[in-house]
Amino acid sequence: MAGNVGTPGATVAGRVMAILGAFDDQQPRLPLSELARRAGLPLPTAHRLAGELVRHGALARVGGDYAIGRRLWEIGLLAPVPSTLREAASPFLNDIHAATRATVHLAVRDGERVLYLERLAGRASVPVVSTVGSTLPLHATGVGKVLLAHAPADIRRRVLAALTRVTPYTVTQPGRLRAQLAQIRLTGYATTVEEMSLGACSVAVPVRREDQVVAAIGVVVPTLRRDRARLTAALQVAAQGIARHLGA
Amino acid sequence: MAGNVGTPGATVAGRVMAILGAFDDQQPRLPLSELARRAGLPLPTAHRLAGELVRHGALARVGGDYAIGRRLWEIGLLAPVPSTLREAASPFLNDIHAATRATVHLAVRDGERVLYLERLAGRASVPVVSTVGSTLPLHATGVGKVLLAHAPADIRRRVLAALTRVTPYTVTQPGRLRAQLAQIRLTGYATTVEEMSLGACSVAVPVRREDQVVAAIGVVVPTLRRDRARLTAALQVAAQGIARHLGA
DNA sequence: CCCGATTCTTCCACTCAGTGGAAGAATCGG
DNA sequence: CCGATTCTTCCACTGAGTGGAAGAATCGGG
Repeated sequence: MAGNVGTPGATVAGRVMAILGAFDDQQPRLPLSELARRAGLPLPTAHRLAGELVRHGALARVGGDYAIGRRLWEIGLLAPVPSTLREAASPFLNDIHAATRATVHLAVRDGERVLYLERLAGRASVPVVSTVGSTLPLHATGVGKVLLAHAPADIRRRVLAALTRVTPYTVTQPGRLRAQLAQIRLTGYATTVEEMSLGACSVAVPVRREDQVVAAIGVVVPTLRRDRARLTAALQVAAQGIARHLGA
Repeated sequence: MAGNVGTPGATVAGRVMAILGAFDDQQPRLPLSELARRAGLPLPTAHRLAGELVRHGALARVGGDYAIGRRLWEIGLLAPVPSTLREAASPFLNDIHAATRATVHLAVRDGERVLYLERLAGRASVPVVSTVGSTLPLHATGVGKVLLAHAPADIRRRVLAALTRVTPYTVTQPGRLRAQLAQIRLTGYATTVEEMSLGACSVAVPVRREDQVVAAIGVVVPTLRRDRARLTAALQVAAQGIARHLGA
């Protein structure tokens, strides 16, 4: 007389919530055994449900551990807590800053604007208009273009329909910007040349978490400096490091 | 020969994700029929599952509609998107600003600091140190105290263990601050008197969503003005309005 | 390199949690 | 007031879910 039976009265939805609720600020990633313990589920049950949630994108596998997956981030009302992102990014931004002496930015998309979360001022007196906490149009800055390139289609549509001119070099033709965005998605980095303020160029790359672009980092340099390749490489290394530290 | 049978091959976890995934930026709240349609589920099934998710706090009922519930917000890695909050708050902040002519703030907790999301400068020349995007200690400002009072226990513990002095009036005794926080939870508002900068007083109240404190709004006035009761009342009305607009 | 401890994964007999058509209740709008 | 629409409850039926046990992989010390 073997054969097991589901605990009477318990629902699958409840067990799913128990698993999602097992994660918190302190423990963004858990091994299966810990996950099962926290959720109060037998190990095989936790294993099967967690696997199913991974298949649905609600959880992600990180090495041997489980973490909150991108599917939950896609629900528009949820976003990475700023401090998590900032903490993960801080050392990498400092590295870039030390290596390039340029102005370094960490930014996220906030609706149809770029929101600057962090800013390390560079040596050179480049005219930079961004300040921490302020927002700028998505289409005229490096980090903005990166975020726009990976924004949902309807956001992109709305932004492209209202391109304001900031400098004579701002891209205001929807077709041209659309081509640039495609290029950005392809090459993995964005550049601007005096599109936001005269005398300043920028290079920016996305920070991904679970294949989802959650932020962008970029540098602003005087128009004269043109070591784009080196800057881009440094930024991409940093972006990967940040992603790793975000626990994904 | 009646009797229904669950669609073969489908899992409950998948249906749960279909329901959660039905919500997005544009549609933070949905009636049952729309929810069922988007999730691709028969109406009774959607009804039962949604009800279960509400019981588990993953969804919330807003009037007749369903919305993402607080349980998901409690998972430390998820937070309200800043723009949603800002958009919901904007008209109310303007009202308060017009009515009081004081400096008005919208802030959220970012780790162990207050992060200012919005700031409407007041008429009077009050010494206010906050700027949009900057962070300040939680224990020395009105909005900070509100957010601290409703922060998780471990955040509270850590902040209370490191109270730095800013002015001679800053509360730096953990016992005294703890008593103030209890009072704030009880009365629903916080006040400071020259604890962050000499010459400035503040009143602040929490903004709740689903019984969860997600932000705080407050005003800063010269120490002379003492119409606290009126300010508090105006703030509380605004906080409720914001919460309503957040779709909760 | 081997072997015991630990953690993860698969298997599967058994059954109760889940299903969804249909019918009834509530709500809306004219 | 009454028809249309949306929401909720009911319930006969069964396959999705369960979890102990056993096997596989991984780790760490000697």
